Amino acid sequence: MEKSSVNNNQKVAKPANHRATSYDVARLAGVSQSAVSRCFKAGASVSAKTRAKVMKAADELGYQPNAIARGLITRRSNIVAVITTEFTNLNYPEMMSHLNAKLSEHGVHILLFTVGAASDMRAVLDQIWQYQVDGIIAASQFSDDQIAQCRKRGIPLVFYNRVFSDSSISSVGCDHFEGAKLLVEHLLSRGHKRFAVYSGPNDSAVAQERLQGAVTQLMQAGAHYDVYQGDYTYDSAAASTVEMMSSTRELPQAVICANDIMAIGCIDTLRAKFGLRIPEDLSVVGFDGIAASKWQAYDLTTIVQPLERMVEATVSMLMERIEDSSIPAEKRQFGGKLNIGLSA
Amino acid sequence: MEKSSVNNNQKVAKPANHRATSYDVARLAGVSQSAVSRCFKAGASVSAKTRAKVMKAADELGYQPNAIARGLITRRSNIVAVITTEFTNLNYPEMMSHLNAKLSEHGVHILLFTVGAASDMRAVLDQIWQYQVDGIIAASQFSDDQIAQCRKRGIPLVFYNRVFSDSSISSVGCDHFEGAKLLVEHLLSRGHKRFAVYSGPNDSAVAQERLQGAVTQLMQAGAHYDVYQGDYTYDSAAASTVEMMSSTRELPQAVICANDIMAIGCIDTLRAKFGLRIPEDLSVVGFDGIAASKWQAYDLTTIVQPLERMVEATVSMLMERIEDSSIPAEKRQFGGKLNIGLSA
DNA sequence: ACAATTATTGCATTCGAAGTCAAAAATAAC
DNA sequence: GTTATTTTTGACTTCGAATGCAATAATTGT
Repeated sequence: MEKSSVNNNQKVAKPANHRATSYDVARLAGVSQSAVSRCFKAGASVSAKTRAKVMKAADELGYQPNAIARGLITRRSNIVAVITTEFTNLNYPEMMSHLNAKLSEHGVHILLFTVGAASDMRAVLDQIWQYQVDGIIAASQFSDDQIAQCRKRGIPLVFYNRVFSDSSISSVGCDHFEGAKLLVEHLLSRGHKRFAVYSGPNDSAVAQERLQGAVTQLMQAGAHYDVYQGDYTYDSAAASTVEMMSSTRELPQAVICANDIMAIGCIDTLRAKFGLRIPEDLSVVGFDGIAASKWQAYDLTTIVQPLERMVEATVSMLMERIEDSSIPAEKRQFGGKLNIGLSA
Repeated sequence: MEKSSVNNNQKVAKPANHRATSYDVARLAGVSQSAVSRCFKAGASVSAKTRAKVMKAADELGYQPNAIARGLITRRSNIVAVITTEFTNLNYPEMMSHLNAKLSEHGVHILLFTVGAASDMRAVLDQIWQYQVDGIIAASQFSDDQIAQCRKRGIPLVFYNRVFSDSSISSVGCDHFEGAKLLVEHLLSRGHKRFAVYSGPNDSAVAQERLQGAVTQLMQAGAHYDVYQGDYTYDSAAASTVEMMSSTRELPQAVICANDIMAIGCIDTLRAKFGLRIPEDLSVVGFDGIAASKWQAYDLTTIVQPLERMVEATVSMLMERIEDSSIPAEKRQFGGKLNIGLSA
């Protein structure tokens, strides 16, 4: 049985930094490729002797199974897409760190996407489809159509800190409405009667919930309030503060900001531009509980979001749905903790 | 020509949410799989007619090429690993956003890893090998051994804001030494004679460079200074400040902090605990140019790192080395911009 | 119209690990 | 020692896209 000739011999010289494959390990260990594969799979049937030989060879060659090839056959990439926006208020590094830690426990990795303009979203999703991610964690807005696409493709999707009325969408969040009410209650208990509310962006459902919570409680108490439109930024709060102070209306006794950054912008401006003291002249409250909220210059009264719990819930919800796609949608909402600082 | 029977017909029912493959598209368009593949590759030879048919079919099926399968054959995953630490000073969201944007231009995606303890690093690298990343961007410390592993595997590695004496390692950074000197020069020009230096962690080469830069310039000017050991955190700066203020030594006229967060901690403590005014009673400078450094409460004099430029350099250096692995290592260092605020 | 080019196309193979299945080896049962 | 049972093992196929190569079609020149 004569073999042709060229190119057909077993021992082809490998290029210098060829990554070792399971075949290389198999050859060195004197076993089949299947055996190598089984050694790297928990609970597979391999004898101790074989395992030892394989592990030794693998070690020698610095072999690590190729996750790409594995993903192709198992149809599991062990990758989830995480979509964030450029302007996230929350403690981004901490959140990512927790996310990573929790996902690692499931052997899952993060493919990170940051969307700026809404137009990017389409491109980002196209990329996500290509990478066969097992699931998506979104801390960004989705259109109905985009959510439908995920469903059609059978890719589990969990929103982080986004609010949807549609109950067929899974999400983890903080009770912004209730949190805002808590803040207002606290301010009312201090005897304040006139308020200013610095709202977040109109297109943010979270911001709207916070606004509604505050307004609901204020109206119920029959308190007077003015709303200033903002967009979560320091500068927008600074601008609102200037506007507020230069209006002819009677000064409010407390300012309710859509987030901590705005509260900080407000406090800075009140102090620097108008020489006011916080909380003697004016109380200011924020929302989120970012690291800076605890700095002595501010010591904000705010609602602290339970970051770690929320991340944990997000991950476990997503993983459950990856394991079993028939699990129905679920919304989990955590109560924020009212943290009373010196700002109100 | 009678076909056997079961299971052998061309049109097997696909499971409900089966992701369309190039074969599905080929069948629908009435062409070969190769043709479909070529339609998704720039510069491949396909007639306009075929392309139109294929695109129509692809659209209909919502087909996107499977990046996993592609990666297997092309040996390019178009994924780079980005390794960060939990405690990054810099504007994390902005940095990630820029990174993402720049890498996207090359069609490359980010697999994100966050390392906490140094022990994690081994596990992280193992994961990285498995995913056949095209390159690594590291904003974390590596041991010599780990760097060697990357080299052996032929995976380009670029450090972001890490300093190595070894010239065979590529890195992008800011000139911390020179930056610190600039800060000191500025303080000297204001007539200050006695200084305190709040250092960063001992195991951070960046912190050491900043310290050396400051000390070098201070010694050259024959100025008096005390060093307080810190670790980049607000709390460590607060503690150092208490220690400094309660010592029997003569008060310094300026405090040089290893980063902005520490400068903020220092200022807050000086004001709140000791009733001092900045800069009238004491000047304070930071380093980095984080968002909070511009807040009115602080308005720090600091060295602003050119984030976008640095990210751009990192990406282009990495991509060059991915395209051509023979390009030698390179170090790029950007000068930081001295931003004079009201804090000094 | 016919040969000589050039542009398209499809077939068959490849990438690396995992799973199926039947053969082989080890163990247990008698 | 022989048969029945369980455990290990390797040959072969699969996942989905890309590519070398040969076959085919379209274009050009004469």
